[in-house]
Amino acid sequence: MTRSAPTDTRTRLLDAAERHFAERGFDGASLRQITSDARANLAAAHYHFGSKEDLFVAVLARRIEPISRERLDRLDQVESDAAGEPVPLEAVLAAFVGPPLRAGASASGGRECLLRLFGRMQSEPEALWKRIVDGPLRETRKRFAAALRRALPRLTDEELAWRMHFVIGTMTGVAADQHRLRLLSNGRCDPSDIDGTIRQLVPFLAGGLRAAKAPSRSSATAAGRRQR
Amino acid sequence: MTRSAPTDTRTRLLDAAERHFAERGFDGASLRQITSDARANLAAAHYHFGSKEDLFVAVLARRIEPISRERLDRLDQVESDAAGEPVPLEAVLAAFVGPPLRAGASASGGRECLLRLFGRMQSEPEALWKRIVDGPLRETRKRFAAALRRALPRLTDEELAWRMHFVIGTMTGVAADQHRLRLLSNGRCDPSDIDGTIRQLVPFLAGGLRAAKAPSRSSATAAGRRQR
DNA sequence: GTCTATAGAACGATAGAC
DNA sequence: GTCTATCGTTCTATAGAC
Repeated sequence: MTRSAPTDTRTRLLDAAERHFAERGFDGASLRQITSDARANLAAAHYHFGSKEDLFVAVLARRIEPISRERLDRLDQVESDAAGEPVPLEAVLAAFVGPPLRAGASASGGRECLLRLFGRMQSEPEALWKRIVDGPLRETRKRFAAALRRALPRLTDEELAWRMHFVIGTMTGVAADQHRLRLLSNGRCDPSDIDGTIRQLVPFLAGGLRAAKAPSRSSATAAGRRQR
Repeated sequence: MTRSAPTDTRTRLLDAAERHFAERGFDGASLRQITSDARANLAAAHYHFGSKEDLFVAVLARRIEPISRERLDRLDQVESDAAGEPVPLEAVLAAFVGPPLRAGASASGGRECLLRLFGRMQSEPEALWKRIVDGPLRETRKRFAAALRRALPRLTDEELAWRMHFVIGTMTGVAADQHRLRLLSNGRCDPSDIDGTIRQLVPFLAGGLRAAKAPSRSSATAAGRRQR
């Protein structure tokens, strides 16, 4: 809150914790490494945050708040642009995936550090996960669920829930991974090219969301030749 | 390898390690909890596997080998069924995602334990990740990349690499998460219903893979109204 | 092949001086 | 607000008896 010349201890602790939690996860990171990296010590971390778990939540809350604001602002924009009814699905998706991907790529850690942390969240213990998802992410989740509901009127509620699950899974799965794309493309695609990621990701997600419905019966394995 | 009456120590250690690594990750799980859960002790784990890291790799290798065989068998089947040229994309995808999802759901831990472990892999330290992906998963990756290349002749190599990245990210992201689908559907969708997951996932992935190409220039954010 | 016992290091947390 | 020092616990790994 207060403005100190270069960076205050609290901020240095958050920055260092972000790097270590991203690289090694909640259990893999240690307060000793974090505090020494922040040019501070164990006692400082406990003074400012109380516990390792509270530090973790603080790290995420600091990043998620501006991202949520940007996501909602862009959704407002998209919805008011389309004063007529049909809100373009691609624009909703870009408002959803763009802010976290961009923020993740440009944060303090330098490169793709925060992105890894976002990708890790879904594997962290349920206690941590719930504090984030039911807290800072709650409104964003509800607003975008409603927007997708309007953009995809033909899907049942169950189908839409499955597909939102897939959309979030794709985004976080992509955020979590730093090696796979390079491996799959023999080094020709660059995962740190965020604009490229968004330009490829949005049409993929839109295509998946708009896909023909799942067959209600066809043994699921021999789904066979349909469309195109 | 040897057949002992109920289960030998080595197998009990693998089973217990699978549960703990899935639930808490590599760093979060401890050999003490694992060995006591397996009715054994620290020394037994080191005798059979050498180190915690080797135990982790052994846990994954045990599961991945039969899954890889099943994936490749089903891909062979699909390709020979389609003696004519166009192999149905949905069938290739079902051969890719079905075996790990089914195996993950029916393994020792009872429920979705192994699935969580698969989902975690992409966040584990690179040293662990590489030992799996460059080892037991190598041939599977190459064979399916070739199959998708043939099924989607209109995509450039770069676009295909991006989209395979998204497909794997979606699958592992979905595997990693146990809470999100229930939250998004207010409890109406069941993530442990594997047939349902596959029936929903395959059309989503096919729709994404077949989507219109990404716009090469349009500010990426205002992708605007196109198609449908 | 399985055990007990323990070495040796790292962990989160806290007390108390400044 | 930041530090040093330390408590009490837990960790992986290993030595050596059986």
